[in-house]
Amino acid sequence: MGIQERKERERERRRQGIMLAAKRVFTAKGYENSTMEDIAKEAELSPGTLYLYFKNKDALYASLSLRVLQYMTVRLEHALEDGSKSYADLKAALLEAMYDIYDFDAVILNNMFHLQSSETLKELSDDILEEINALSRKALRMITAVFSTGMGEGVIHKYHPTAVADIFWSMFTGAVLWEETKKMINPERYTLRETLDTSFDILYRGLDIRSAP
Amino acid sequence: MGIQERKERERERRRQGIMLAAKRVFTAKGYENSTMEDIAKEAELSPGTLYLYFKNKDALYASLSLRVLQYMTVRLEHALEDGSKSYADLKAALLEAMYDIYDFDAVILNNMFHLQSSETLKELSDDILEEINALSRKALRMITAVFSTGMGEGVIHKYHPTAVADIFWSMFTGAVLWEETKKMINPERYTLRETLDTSFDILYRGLDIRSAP
Amino acid sequence: MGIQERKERERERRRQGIMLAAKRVFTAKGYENSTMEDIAKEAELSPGTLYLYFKNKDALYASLSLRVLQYMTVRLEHALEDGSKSYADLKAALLEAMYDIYDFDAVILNNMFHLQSSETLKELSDDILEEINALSRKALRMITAVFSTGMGEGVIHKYHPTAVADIFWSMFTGAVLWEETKKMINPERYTLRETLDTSFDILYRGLDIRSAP
Amino acid sequence: MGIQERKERERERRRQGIMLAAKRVFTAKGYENSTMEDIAKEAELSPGTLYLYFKNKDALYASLSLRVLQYMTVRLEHALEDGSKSYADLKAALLEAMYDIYDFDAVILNNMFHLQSSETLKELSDDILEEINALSRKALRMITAVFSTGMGEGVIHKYHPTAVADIFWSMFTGAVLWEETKKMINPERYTLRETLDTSFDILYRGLDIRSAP
DNA sequence: AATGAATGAGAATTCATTCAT
DNA sequence: CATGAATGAATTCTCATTCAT
Repeated sequence: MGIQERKERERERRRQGIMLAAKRVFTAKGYENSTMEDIAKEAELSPGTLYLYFKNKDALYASLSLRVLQYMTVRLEHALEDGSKSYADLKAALLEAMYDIYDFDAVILNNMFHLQSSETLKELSDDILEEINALSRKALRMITAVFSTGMGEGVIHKYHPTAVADIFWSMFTGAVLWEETKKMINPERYTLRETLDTSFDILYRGLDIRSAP
Repeated sequence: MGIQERKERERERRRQGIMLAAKRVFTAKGYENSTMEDIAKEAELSPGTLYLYFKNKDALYASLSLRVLQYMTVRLEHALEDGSKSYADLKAALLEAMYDIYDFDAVILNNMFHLQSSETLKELSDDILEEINALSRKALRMITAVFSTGMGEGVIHKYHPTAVADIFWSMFTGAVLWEETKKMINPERYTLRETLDTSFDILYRGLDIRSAP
Repeated sequence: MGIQERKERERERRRQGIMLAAKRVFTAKGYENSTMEDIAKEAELSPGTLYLYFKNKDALYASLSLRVLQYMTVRLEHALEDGSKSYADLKAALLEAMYDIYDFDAVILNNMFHLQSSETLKELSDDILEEINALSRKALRMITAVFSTGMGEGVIHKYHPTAVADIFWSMFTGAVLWEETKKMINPERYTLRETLDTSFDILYRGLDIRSAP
Repeated sequence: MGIQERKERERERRRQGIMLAAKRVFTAKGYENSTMEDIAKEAELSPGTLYLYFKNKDALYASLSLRVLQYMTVRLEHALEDGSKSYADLKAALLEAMYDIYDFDAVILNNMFHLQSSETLKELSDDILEEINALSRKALRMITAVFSTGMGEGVIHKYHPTAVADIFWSMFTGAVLWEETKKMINPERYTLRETLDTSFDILYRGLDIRSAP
């Protein structure tokens, strides 16, 4: 029985190894320009082996998205779990969580919408698809809760909380994306932290009940 | 020379025709899934002809990005040109301009970072690349000026004006992107205008000097 | 308009060229062991070109089957068309036709049932499939008519005419197949004509009303 | 040595198990569409194990052909062994034997000529090849003997007895094959027995000395 | 200038076979 | 003996690009 477990663990290890290799390659070249052979080489495996762990290239990509989403929900859960936290604490915790999530896998996060192509979606197993959707919804629900709390406390303006969560999320991905773009043109400076800080500073301020009418 | 000119005009006309066809195809299928033959068919030309007007597929795509950027700078110029406008007027004009830009070509706008892939960039002629960069900088400079004006008037907080412009831009693209994503999952509701309105409402409020410290 | 026609003719010419090359390769190696590259090489074309004329490998194969069937029906039509022929004449003409058909393309005829694999069938366009079926039925109907005539004249036993046609056809393909097998083992002797002569001699005799009860 | 024997027996047992699994898979999917893994799964073994019993996929297939041929020769031997039987008895016994053989393994019987591909033959060990040939010849010799007897008795026409045996065999395989084809197009009706009955009825009648000249 | 047939360099994927455990 | 993970060659098919007409 120990054997069974060890095998299982090794299998998972290898799966992770492939995913990390894939992440590096996708990050460097983008999805379409990355070949399965590139990824195999990066993982120091043969191309055929990849298919023992992932049904096809899209499934491999989807699993990376899943990985970010899983990390994100866990991280958010951890940050926001204490139901008794005040909005002031929650909004700070939320920010910290977003930084971590960005560090975890910025690129996949951005390109997650590769999955949107309906061609791609069709090929994915329903399980994966369902899980991706479930995790997305869950993450968004948690972000929404933060702003609901703030509204409940009467410390922020009464927008539709889901809309605010959307905006929060848009701002985050927009900033990450834009940072990548700027990095391409001008690789040396790396200022996402500052940009995000300022972004959310303005956002939080704009929401604040004490802000102008 | 009248003949020369007419020829030139006709050439430009055809170029535009190809670009519009390409835009339609890219919009419908995405960059990688669009073939040169698709575009040729849409333009009612033969594949070979496309190469008389564009060096290759990437150049065609880049020219579309250029087109959006050109529209964007022209539109912003027009909106913001009057140096004597107040921040209050400018910020309203800026918003109007962004809506127009979105309407002009949302999809290319979103996918502009397709060009980021360094593989792609390598193949582009320096001219095009330089022009893209120049236009981007110009557009950003104009947006920056709006917020500089606000700071000069003392009606908004003194962040770094370029950072605020970045954030403005991030928020815009983030919202557009996120809207596309939601559309995929839940195609019926289409609320970008409202989301953008709320986004910029909060942003402007957050910048407002009367907002909380 | 002459140009249009010439193009059409050349296209058809090339199509035929590919089909003949494919026939040679399939004959030498069998369907599964023949690669599209083999066929391209044999046709002195590049692999990509094959796909301009045939949707995929199966379609190419199917078109070869179609070709035999077309030849077969035309040849049978020609042999049996004169409605006033006696059974004696018809049965001789039928034999001659079968020899010609064998000469035209023995191997494809045998492997035609490659198409039976339901996997294969699914991928074929309905048009081709329908045509294959239609031609098969037509050929069999003509063969049936020969034996019906014989029964009408009262010169052969009253079996079910369709069954007799089936048997005639089975005997033919069985003989061709068996001949191929023997050729593999013992390549020098080539006796299909004689075997077929004897086969049909016995068959015709067995049908003859004057044969034993 | 009892151990030795038991081991030998067990080994043979497992070999048979693999062959039966392979037969089921080949029958369901055809040779090319069956993977070694399919067969391993059906045999409840791992792919590697198959190679402990069969040199490669072709050898496994060949061993199945051998199995049919072995059954065929044994069955024919049993049916025809009594040297004193009359042609009338022999021809009836032959028919019965053929039905049994068909029941034993119709599909492999039909596809036996898969082995003909010279590519395939090259890979087979000489032993197997020789045995296949020897069994084929033996079976054919026995069939030939039946018709020789008939000619000796003066009850059937004096064709070349080997040729008649060939025809008998061709008719059998042709009918089986054609039946399969018809089954594909029109799966419900299944009439091989009747077709074979009629076929051989006509054949025997055609051979009969009392038939027309 | 325009055409569009032809090219051929890949890309994803499969699967018979091997070999360390 | 048995396993089954890993291999990597081979195959089908696509599509950006070229070039003779």
